[in-house]
Amino acid sequence: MIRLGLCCLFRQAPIKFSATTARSLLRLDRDAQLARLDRLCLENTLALLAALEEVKRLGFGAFRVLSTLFPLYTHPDVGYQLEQLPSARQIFDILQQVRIRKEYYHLRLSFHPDQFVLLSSPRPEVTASSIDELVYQAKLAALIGADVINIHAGGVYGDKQAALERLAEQIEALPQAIRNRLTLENDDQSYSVADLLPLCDKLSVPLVYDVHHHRCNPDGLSVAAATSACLQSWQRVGREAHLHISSPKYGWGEEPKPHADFIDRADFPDEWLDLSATIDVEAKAKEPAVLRLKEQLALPDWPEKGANDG
DNA sequence: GCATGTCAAGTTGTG
DNA sequence: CACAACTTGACATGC
Repeated sequence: MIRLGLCCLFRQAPIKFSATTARSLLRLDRDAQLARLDRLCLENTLALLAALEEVKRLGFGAFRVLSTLFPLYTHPDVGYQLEQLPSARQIFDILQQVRIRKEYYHLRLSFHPDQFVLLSSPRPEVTASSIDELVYQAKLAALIGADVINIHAGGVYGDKQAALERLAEQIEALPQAIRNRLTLENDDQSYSVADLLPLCDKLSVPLVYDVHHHRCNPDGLSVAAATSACLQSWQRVGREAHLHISSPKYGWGEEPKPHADFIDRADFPDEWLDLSATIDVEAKAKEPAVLRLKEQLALPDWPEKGANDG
């Protein structure tokens, strides 16, 4: 059975995640900074709990948590630890409720660190800040029971093999909490499925297969072959596979990379119809897009009847 | 209220 | 050289 996943935000439900800027925080003294961050973190944690309810209500099976749930957490000047916040106890309580709901509804939670998280960079300061960010996301993932932290391989820096070797070294040295959640996704310009497979095989890193990126950045593998490689990489670690679907905003012409509001049914691979896997729907229209795809594929509400037993 | 400029971070390709 | 693209526009400010 396929479970569809919503990514990060809601367009219809009144569920909002709030942010702030470092610049505005820097005009405040530390106590005032922490007070404002406290309010944002508390609101966002409550919004995450509401998000799970809505995801379940809509019959979806997965939710991608936005990286900025705790705004500016790893920022060099205004960063903080949850324990420093006045409402820390309440925030941890709510996070635990998120985990309990997630288990009760059989939902799957994931993270997708943004483009600044690069383990292949030759610049040590880039790698160091990336690992800081991964430590933060892994801590949060452990608290709410998210099993996936999915990143791209990053830049090429003029030598793809050398970059892949740096990536492999960094992955091997990661703390367990990150290592056992880390996944690699093929991207739309540099690293294809074929590029990533040797590393995924060698280090038992699951491959998140993005078919839109694959179509933008082909590698000679068919969709069927890439799907099969993805499934195998997850089977090896005994976990449910994870894939991404999106459609091009302007069609498959000159500019296929930007994402459309909805998924074109024709872009959904036939090879995926019988999968038991999580498929994140990367569509600007958010819930309506996931709902439309769910209807077009005639998928039942998640969890399927019987999945809740035990 | 609403329009507009700005926002922590890296890398790549395009116009 | 500026800017968009990337999993996601939203915040802060000034009128």
